Amino acid sequence: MNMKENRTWNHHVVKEGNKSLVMEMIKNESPISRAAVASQTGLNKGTVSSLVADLMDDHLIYESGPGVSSGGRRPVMLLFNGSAGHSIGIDLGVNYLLGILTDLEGNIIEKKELNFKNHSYEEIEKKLFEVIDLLTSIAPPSPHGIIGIGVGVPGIVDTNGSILLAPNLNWKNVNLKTVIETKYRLPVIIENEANAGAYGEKQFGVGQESENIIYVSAGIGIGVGLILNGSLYKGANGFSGELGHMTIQVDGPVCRCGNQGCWELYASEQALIAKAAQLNLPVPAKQELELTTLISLAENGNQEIITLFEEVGDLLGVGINNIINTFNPQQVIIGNRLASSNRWLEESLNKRVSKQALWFQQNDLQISFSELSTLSAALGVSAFSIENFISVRMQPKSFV
Amino acid sequence: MNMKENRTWNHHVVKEGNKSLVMEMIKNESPISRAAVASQTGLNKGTVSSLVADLMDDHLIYESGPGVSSGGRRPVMLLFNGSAGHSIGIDLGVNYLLGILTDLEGNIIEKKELNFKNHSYEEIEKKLFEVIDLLTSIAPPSPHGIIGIGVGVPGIVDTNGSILLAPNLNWKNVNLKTVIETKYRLPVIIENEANAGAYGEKQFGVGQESENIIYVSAGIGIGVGLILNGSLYKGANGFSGELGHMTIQVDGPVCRCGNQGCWELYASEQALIAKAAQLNLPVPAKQELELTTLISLAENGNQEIITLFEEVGDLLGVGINNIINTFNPQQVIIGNRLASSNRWLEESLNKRVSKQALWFQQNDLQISFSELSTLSAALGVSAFSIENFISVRMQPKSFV
DNA sequence: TTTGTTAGTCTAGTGGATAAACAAAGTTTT
DNA sequence: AAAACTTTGTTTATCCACTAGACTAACAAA
Repeated sequence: MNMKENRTWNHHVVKEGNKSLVMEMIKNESPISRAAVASQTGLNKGTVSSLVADLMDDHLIYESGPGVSSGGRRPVMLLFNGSAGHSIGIDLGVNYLLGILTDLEGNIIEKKELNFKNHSYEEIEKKLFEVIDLLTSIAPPSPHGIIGIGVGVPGIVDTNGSILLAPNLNWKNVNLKTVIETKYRLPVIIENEANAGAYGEKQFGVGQESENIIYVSAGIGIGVGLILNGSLYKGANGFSGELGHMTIQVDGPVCRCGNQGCWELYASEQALIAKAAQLNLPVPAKQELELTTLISLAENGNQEIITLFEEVGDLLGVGINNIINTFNPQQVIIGNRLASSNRWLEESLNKRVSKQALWFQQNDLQISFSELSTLSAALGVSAFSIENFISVRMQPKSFV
Repeated sequence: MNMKENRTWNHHVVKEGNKSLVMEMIKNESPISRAAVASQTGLNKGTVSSLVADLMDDHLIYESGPGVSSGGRRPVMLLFNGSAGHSIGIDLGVNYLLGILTDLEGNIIEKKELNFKNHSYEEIEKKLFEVIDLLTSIAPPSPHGIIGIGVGVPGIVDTNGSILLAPNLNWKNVNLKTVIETKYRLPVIIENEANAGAYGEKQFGVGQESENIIYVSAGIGIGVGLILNGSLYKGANGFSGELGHMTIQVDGPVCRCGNQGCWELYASEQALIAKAAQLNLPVPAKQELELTTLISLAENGNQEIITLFEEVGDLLGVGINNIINTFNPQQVIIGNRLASSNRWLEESLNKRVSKQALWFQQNDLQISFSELSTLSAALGVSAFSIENFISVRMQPKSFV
């Protein structure tokens, strides 16, 4: 909520804001007493008591036993009720589908993964429904049930949640949001995979402490999710973060996007495989060259391949330098499939950055590889639903 | 104001928010009646009346005569009182100092410009004080007097307003904010010149309709100011927008920043002059090669120079493509000294963008050259002070 | 005139925050 | 063990800003 919105300010807004404040405090600092919430937020004790009662009515929090006294009456500790509902998050990849069921704290209750190749939209939709049905049926009973479904997709999603373009899936103008909403009658969020990953890292991963995070999703291509001032930046139409197509070599080779010298031609899985294809590798003739193949070769100490990884790490660094100069972030997180090769990428990447990024940008700057690995996007979309669910619950009842 | 801030919500906040809303409405839609403000904001008529009374007490608005009736009682029209106070904005360049005195609507009352070369900090400080003294003495009497002083500088400014580094001025760690505040006892804002320019364009220039604006300040070097979701994005420490040092050619020449192939080596005034120096130009031997020289040559139809400008326009386009892919902005504005050469830059720039930027990014995208020309930075810092002044005035009296 | 419409003020009522008193349940001191 | 002190959490009275709607003012059209 922002003062520049043309929304009027009244008692409802005040209550909504304070309820959020209390909720946030309990979620982050739990277990915590009413008195501590009051003193830390600056709210009056009575106000906190009343808001806490509301939240308990709504099953979003609960009282655990008494805590330890600090010289007076023992406090009643409050905890966030992560099991008040569950959320479904789906990472729809180019050749896989990963679905998770999480509680409201992002704990994964169930995980279901499928692989496929060159499927039509209809086939993928069918698989998607199957996974959603499965996860729904597994969800433990809870006061709010399934609170929403989120899907991360490898493509361009506009601000209405419509998939404008997913080149690697061969999709155009697919309104998946409406399809799922109609079938399941639940709030649905469709989001670009990089944006989802960024949010996942911010909520549950290595980015929890930072307000300005750039998440580099390095897979077949490169997509980037931007967390600026604590919230996701999507641009005027939702198309921000297409940094895979940032020029890093003006006279470089032509990309399928029409541009020349795009970053992802140099520093993605695609780039790695293209380079490897030109080597004379000890790979069974008919086997397709894949990232996993290269990784196992590198693990076996194949120096040629290791050098290849290092080159890619260096060129990842070039783009990350540009990102640093652009955003002055606290944190850059490299995620998606290439993140698993961090041990060969990290050194050359860091060397490039420390050598060439502007010195003042390097203070307080953290460059990390994702630890959620392949789960960040699914966790991210799940988190969007959770965030949305909770924010609706903060409104006074007459509004809901 | 943001819900995530740990500020509690109470009556004061509500009033502050609604007062802002009413103020904004009157500023933007003036002349406007109380009734119209009420219906457009959704606030109750009584509330509007009371807030308007507050604003009038504070001289921020005033009643003009009655407006035209629409079939009933004639409305009393309200107007923003631009003359309630004045603001000083200074654009401190590498070899010039431009000071303006504006009213609260950004109308320029007085303008004072000085040129110098290779001055020491002390000399510049002296000139700065002279200009401030002059502008202060000229300011017409008003209820609030001079409401603040803003200075735009060609360098890195941290979030405290301290100038960390201004390479072309040869400054390091200069706390100009404290210096001016101590001398004048007024609110002082120090801001990077590109950020200031961006804000100037947003408030008074071609960017007034957009919420996501990227302002490219192309002078000796290139700096970029980012307006995202309606407000200036400064990054974790205030160092965002250093896009002049974005790599656009991995194996390009080494920049003084240590990096290779920086954008500003290809598409700035510096680049233009360096290229021109290699030509055999009809310029008096001892005369230094400057942008103005090149412009007059181009004006006289020197084809070599015109081609040079076109090349620079093309390379500006390369970086702007990267910007578009990164931010998905509604508007990209090219400002500062190179903006005045738009007639030779524009065509090649637009050609590069329309040919190579992703197609979906090009809908609703506007690329413009600044019309405020050299004034945008000074107007921008002036606007920062005004914004700040007004936002303080929105708070209930006990808070001020 | 009369009737209807719009502008702006005034009054009563409402929701939610605050301050301060109070009750409950401890610990510490004597 | 009694008394005194601390801390937690609830309750009550008060305050503040918004809303609804009555009311007054000022105009146009019939």
